[in-house]
Amino acid sequence: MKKTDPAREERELFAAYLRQHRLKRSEPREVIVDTFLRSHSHLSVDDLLHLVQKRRSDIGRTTVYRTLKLLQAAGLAQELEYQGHTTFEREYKREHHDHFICKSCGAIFEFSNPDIERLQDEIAAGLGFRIEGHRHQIFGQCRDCLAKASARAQPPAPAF
Amino acid sequence: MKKTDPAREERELFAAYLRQHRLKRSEPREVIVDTFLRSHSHLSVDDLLHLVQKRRSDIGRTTVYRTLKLLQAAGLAQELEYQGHTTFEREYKREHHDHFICKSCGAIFEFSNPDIERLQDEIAAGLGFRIEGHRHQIFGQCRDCLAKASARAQPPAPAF
DNA sequence: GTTCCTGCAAATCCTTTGCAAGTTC
DNA sequence: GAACTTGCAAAGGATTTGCAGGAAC
Repeated sequence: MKKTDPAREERELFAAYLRQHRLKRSEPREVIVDTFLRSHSHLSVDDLLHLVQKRRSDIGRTTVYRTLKLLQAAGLAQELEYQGHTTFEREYKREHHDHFICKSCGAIFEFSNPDIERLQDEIAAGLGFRIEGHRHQIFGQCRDCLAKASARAQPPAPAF
Repeated sequence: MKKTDPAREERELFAAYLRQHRLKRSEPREVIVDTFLRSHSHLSVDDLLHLVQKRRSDIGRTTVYRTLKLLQAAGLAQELEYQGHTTFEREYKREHHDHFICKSCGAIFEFSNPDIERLQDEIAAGLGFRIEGHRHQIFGQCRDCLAKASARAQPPAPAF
């Protein structure tokens, strides 16, 4: 027996978005949205296309692009760009977070910090600016890559 | 009589970078670098190309791209990307800062906040991550665009 | 003289668009 | 049946690359 589907609310929101805008549901859209919502990582368009095509090999790249736009418009997906590489992640009702990106392996870690958020708000208020979104990325070396690098620099003594 | 050139140190660093990498100085490079360093705003490749061509109309777009890459490699320029729009700004010895970007007029404001920086460092330390850079952008409406928008919503009474 | 630079045109990459055929409402 | 969607191929825009001629070392 299946547990309650964690992405159900999002699928319903997507359906509502379509209705509000007099757009139509369709099999390709449903497959793409479902695949996207099931994934828990940061997907490139290509990643998503490949996953989608495992289920329905006749769905084209164009439709993936178009559906991602809809997901963004519906507030369910968000674009993340770094060094010319673009990925998408789920957005809805996820606790707000920012990103660490490892320059070596490309891994993305999420973090969030309410103090930073509060400071942002204060600064914006001081400038008379109204915040509608933000993007906060830190790049560098992740723990694993640091460990690998130092292992290469000082290789362990051979085991004999 | 001329004041001391504020970009002199940067031009020297660029020259040093070229020497270290056995690259050659050239007139086009010098014009591009100088133009870039004199500018105090956020330039797109096109902006920079146009400025450069006012001085030497025979300098091509390709060389601007290539020289910007060198400036970045030398730590003197930094790329800033938002919604598919790419700009470059000076980087060296500028107090570290982040960006507010107005979604309406595209204006970019800079801000910096040591508390945010410190919090970042703490978070990174907790993850075992080494920070090599970061990007922090806040988007929304700037003071002027907010004012314009509310003026449109409630036009002032005609003056008679 | 060798190595590096330059501009041009061509190539590439990612994304969007025009369109004819197929779906959904 | 009208309106929306789809995939394909073509177009677009931004950036990079191959190359032959020119400049710097």
